[in-house]
Amino acid sequence: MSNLRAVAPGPTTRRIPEATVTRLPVYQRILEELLRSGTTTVSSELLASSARVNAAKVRKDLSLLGSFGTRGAGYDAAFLIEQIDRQLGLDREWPVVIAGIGNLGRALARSQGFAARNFNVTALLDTDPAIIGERVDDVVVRHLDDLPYIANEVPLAIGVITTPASVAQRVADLMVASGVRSILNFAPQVLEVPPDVLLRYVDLSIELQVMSFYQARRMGSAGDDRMPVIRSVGLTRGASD
Amino acid sequence: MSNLRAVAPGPTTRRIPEATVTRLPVYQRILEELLRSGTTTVSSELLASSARVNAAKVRKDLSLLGSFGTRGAGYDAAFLIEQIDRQLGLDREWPVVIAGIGNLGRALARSQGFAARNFNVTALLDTDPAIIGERVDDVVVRHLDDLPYIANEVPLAIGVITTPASVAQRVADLMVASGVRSILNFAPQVLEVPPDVLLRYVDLSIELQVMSFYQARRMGSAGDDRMPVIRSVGLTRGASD
DNA sequence: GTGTGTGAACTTGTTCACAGCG
DNA sequence: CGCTGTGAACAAGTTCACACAC
Repeated sequence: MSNLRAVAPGPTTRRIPEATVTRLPVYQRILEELLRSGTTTVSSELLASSARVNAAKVRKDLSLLGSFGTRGAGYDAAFLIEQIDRQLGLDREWPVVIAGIGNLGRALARSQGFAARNFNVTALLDTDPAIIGERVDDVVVRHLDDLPYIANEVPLAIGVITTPASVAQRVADLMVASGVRSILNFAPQVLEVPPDVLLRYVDLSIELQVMSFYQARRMGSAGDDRMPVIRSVGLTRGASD
Repeated sequence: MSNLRAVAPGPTTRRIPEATVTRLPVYQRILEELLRSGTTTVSSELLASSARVNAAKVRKDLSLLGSFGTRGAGYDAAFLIEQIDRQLGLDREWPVVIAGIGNLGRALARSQGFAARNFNVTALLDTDPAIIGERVDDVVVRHLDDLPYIANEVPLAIGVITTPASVAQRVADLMVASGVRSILNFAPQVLEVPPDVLLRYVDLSIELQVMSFYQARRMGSAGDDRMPVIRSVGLTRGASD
């Protein structure tokens, strides 16, 4: 409270709240589906019901981009898509490197809709000699240790880790050393990276745990068959590749 | 203050805030890693630095489970894991069905650490005759249309959709009709389900978009600001809005 | 001393309700 | 009219700071 918060948010860049940022891509997707079905104009009400949120929230979110709606009519879908793209920084290319070309890494590398959003899968890495050299959608799999050299040619922005947990930290270290500033980690492994590196976990197990909580809560009061099965801690911590 | 906190991890349903729920599995994972490395007691400070959050937040979160820490010492890791398991509803079995046995579905079905958390992959579904009948880790792939019959035998709790976008809605409808109350959707498709069904999207493209935003913002203003770390991936939540 | 547990202050996010524009 | 945009009220979540238990 003694601290004065000196710097005013500049009039130049609007500050988009974090919560809004996570919703923008969702609106994006809905808008694209609407466009494909021939709809060109959309109301906050419709967007809201598709996104399963409150209509006021949609309007607040979109108003942060600027006043792009038309009162009485709604928003122009195509125009909105452009604006969101710009805000999310999707009007430039983002070179992506994927480490760990197992089932999951392969699925992601092949996944369409990456290129559609300016994410270029530029490098695929593994350590298995049987996999190195293989082509996945025109990108050749190279050895993990080549990362520094690759990073020298292309400034890699985002790293995706789909390796077994046991090597995930080493991969993360290499990525950080090669200039990667954002890491998406699919390995079931807690990673340590410098504080200025953006780190996100995508962990299906965590997703399921959160879901089970809500479902348990919903069933909660009715049936009180609480099983006292307390599992011990010898977990298989397997590499879901 | 005068409030004596007696024993009572009461049958009274403690209401755990949503934000806390999403962090509990993260603590869980860290605790398990600590245990394996031989640590039995952990401070909120250490947990916090691994989870990249504030120590006060860790203490608040954990205190919601009950007063399980020891002042001056910290928390007992093994005991804490048990408590979190119980709170998350992981002390019972959760039958999971996966629809769409392509690269991703296969990777998920094989993923260890599901069973480790009481998530049983009970059914695998597809529509491709070439895939039906195949075994993936001892579970036979069956036809999508068999879902109602399977659900009759086992009350499926969680459905995972890893199909192409074009059939995702149909799969979701079938799952809902078969009693599935939580759906995890990997297909790049906006789904409509009844409001009481918990729906979460896991969408790498959305993840990357959010990352690109923060990275773009960082590059934009050469400044101080701390980067928010976003951990879990849920985008939309059903029920209780 | 050390580190938890927690009221209280503060920040962020959500919803309401309505003015105002097309 | 209908629907956006937004201040103001409200709710949720976070951080601080310190009493207190070990």
